[in-house]
Amino acid sequence: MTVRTRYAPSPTGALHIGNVRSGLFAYLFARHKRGQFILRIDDTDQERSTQESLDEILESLRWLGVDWDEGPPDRRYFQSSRFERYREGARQLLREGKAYPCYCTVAELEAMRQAAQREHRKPGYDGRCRNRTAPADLPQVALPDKSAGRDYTIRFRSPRVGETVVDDLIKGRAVFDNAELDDLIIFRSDGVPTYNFATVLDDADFGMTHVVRGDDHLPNTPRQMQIFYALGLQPPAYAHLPMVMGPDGAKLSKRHGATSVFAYRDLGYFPEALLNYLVRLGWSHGDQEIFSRDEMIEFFDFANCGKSAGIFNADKLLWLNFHYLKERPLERLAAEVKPFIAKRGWPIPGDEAWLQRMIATLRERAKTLVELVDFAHFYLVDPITLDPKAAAKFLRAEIIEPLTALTDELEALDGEFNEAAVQPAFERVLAKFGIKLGQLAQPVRVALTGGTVSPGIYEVIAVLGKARTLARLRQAIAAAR
RNA sequence: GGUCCCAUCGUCUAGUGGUCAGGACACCGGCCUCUCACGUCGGGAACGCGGGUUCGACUCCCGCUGGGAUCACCA
Repeated sequence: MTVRTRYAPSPTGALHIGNVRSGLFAYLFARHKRGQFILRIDDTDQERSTQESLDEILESLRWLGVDWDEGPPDRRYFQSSRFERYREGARQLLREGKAYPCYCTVAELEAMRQAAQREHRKPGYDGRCRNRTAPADLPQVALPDKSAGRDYTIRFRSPRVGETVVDDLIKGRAVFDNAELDDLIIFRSDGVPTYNFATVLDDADFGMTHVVRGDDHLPNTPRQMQIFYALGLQPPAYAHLPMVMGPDGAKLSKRHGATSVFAYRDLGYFPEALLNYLVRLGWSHGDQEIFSRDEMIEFFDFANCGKSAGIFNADKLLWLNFHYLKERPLERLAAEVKPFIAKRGWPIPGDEAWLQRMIATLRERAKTLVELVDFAHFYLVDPITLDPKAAAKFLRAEIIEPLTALTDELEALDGEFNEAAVQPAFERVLAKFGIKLGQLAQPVRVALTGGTVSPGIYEVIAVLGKARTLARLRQAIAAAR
């Protein structure tokens, strides 16, 4: 049987990295098995679903390169277009006496919960409407519709005895006592189906063979399985992935800072790095740390998934990003860096070759595209501003003469203005004044970059070019006076 | 509180009865060096506790402790 997995985000906010990791694992499993990966949009909650969130989810997945075989823009993969199907499913259950109307109000339900809590009983629904409607009348019960005065909900009649066994591909066997499962609402009084019900119908209709999701859904699983059984359907196989936690050990959420895919994209991270980080959080292949997409697909297996929650480690993600930054072709980097330069409001160099040379000097000093661009400030913008502390320390009166001599030497250079030509000029000045390279390089560095940290001084000079180098040296000499 | 899940360095993890418990990130130190990085070499750092099973437990079983998830007319 062809494996079919799905990722079913709800368009009620940004695409969160803990959440997208579940999607990634579902994707990898499907690809590994040469099956199909389906993207479905769980938008039954019309109140909270937005077009912006949907757009962000779709664009995030495309950016990550997680492609789907079926899904948007096909409307059939939106729950909002399947309401008639859910109604049909609910009618079937009603007809067969496996669901019933519940007339309890929200206030009553709340009181019920509080009383249960007070008396240390389980807080679930007590089933008081279970037998309120005569079995013979159940098939005639109309679905809720507030505006038509049918202000009640439909509940699933969950079995009270026996147990439900979840043979999870990652967690192993989990047994739930059916007595613990209360009768959950499958249709709200506003006529909208609830998640647990819609999901079951979708997973069944779309032929899902494996449901891969976060283990926060594990408690839902026996309920969903019972709905499958009631509908006369076979539940899929389940694989519940451990959660991703924040540094404080609680489920990762917005309050942990940058958590959306877009946030990392905008911070200058590469999709390869994010994917690589996410896949190694909860899954392993021996000691291997770096995985290409093809390798992830080739090696992925639930057997190598861990069972325990993992804490999101921003440092390791940064290290991975650095790894991909170092090995990225300069040509590609040059293209990718431009939007970040634009975002800073700095001019984008027109000379592609020059841009690449510039990046080459910076790439081992930055871990993200944002860092790289910030570091490139002195290359991109004229005039530079000298850091006062650096200038006070290195642009002192005694360096004026050597700096002037260097300026003259550099100005006298003909031909290629490159590292090989610049170095001898430095050496002549060093010899003339009897000073060490460090004593000259730092003042020059401050003069050319405004600060004390930069790529090798010869590289900087070569990339800056003769005119800008001389201008900045003269400006610095003037400042030293 | 009920139910369910989980438990190897600070973090991610390898390990499937016999290993000096391995790797990675981070951290510390040496080397390289014009600064900062990169690179490189080296270092500290873990099997939560208690019972079993076994000739032998990080590995298997039970209990405890600890952490997490979930208990909506959200998904």
